[in-house]
Amino acid sequence: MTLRELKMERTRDLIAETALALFRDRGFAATTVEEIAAAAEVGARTVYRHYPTKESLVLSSFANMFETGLKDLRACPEGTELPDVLRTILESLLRSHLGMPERLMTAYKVARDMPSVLAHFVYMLQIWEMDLAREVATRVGGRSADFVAELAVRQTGSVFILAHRKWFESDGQADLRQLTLEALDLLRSDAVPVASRLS
Amino acid sequence: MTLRELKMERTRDLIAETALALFRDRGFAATTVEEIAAAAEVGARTVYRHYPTKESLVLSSFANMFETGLKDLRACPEGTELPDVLRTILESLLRSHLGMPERLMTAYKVARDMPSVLAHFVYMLQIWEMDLAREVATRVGGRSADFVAELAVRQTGSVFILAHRKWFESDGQADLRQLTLEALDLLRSDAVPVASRLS
DNA sequence: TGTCATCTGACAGTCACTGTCAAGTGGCAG
DNA sequence: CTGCCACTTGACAGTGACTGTCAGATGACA
Repeated sequence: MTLRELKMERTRDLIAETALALFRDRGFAATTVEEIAAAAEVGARTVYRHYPTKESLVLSSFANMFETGLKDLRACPEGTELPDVLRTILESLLRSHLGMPERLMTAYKVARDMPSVLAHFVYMLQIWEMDLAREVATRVGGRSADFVAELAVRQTGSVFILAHRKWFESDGQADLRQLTLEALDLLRSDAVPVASRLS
Repeated sequence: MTLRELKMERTRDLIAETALALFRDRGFAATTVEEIAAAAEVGARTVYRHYPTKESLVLSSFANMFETGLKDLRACPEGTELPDVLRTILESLLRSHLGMPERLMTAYKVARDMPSVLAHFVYMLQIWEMDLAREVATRVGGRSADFVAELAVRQTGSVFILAHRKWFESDGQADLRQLTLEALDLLRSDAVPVASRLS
């Protein structure tokens, strides 16, 4: 990595971190991009060069987690059983999560109070699930492989989302792995009803 | 309904319809709110009085569908079996869908090309699923009722979303009911794998 | 050390969105 | 029928997110 790239990366990180701190202290809406730029000691235009929107300043905290999940999935050896492939996703997320819980917590809190941020977060999740499903589909044989893959990935995503929501509600005190296990076990145990066939 | 309310409702509808037509013809980004206001022969301020954001001009087309789904769910008699409750949701959506397929198709097309609109649509969906889950949870006994309810509703939502996506990809030619059935049958048939237990 | 590619900051401009207020219009009591 | 009240509307002004452009700065590399 060249010196130029290093500096850019550092500036990029500084901007997001500064923004997150300001959002936490003053609120998302009450913080202008110019204030962020001033606090990070860069020009306002530079903020937009690194982040397309104000929302993405919050969302970048999650991007890594999702990218890693996708990468870990791709690293699964070819013959791996599907349930193990799906488990890989959950474990990757849990691992990423242990990396930076405070920053994640702050990002969650900002997102919670700002529908536009939350909306883009959910959208990110959706895109991510579609990427995962495309990957998983190549490992499913037979017809309707795409349906099967998407349903499986969305189930896995649900486990992740529900566990995270509870974890967040506990203000980060609960054990995320435990919550994930609980949701997963329910799903594996037929406790969850499926809609009856349409008439 | 008084005359005043009638006029307001009519203005409201006219604005959304005008906006959707302009979005379809010129694109979402290339259409300004002032142009919409001019085309609908109202003041720009009036547009914002009825719709909080430009995006919501598109999303209002979906709002009815979701509201009806929730209402139909609440109308389920108390003793109804859970699988039948979930089926009610799917059938309600299918019914709403038969109501206005062209307008829905236009709205979908606009949303597809505009991430910010799509993001808010997915967000709407998320909120709707949470509302449904809260309702369903009251019909589930035992511990972890909330987890079970959310997982069940999200599964049902997945069926709806996947069927809709395929329907949309067929440019509205495919039979939505048939696609919904297909996704539902897959889910009911254990063809969809669940993640293995975490280590 | 000079040259080039790239990054940066300043400036100007567009447009989504909001608060405010006077004017218009329906609802309703007298 | 009429006048008063409540509510809806449109005009105006202002904020702030976001974009195109361009000259200047700075690292990469010969």
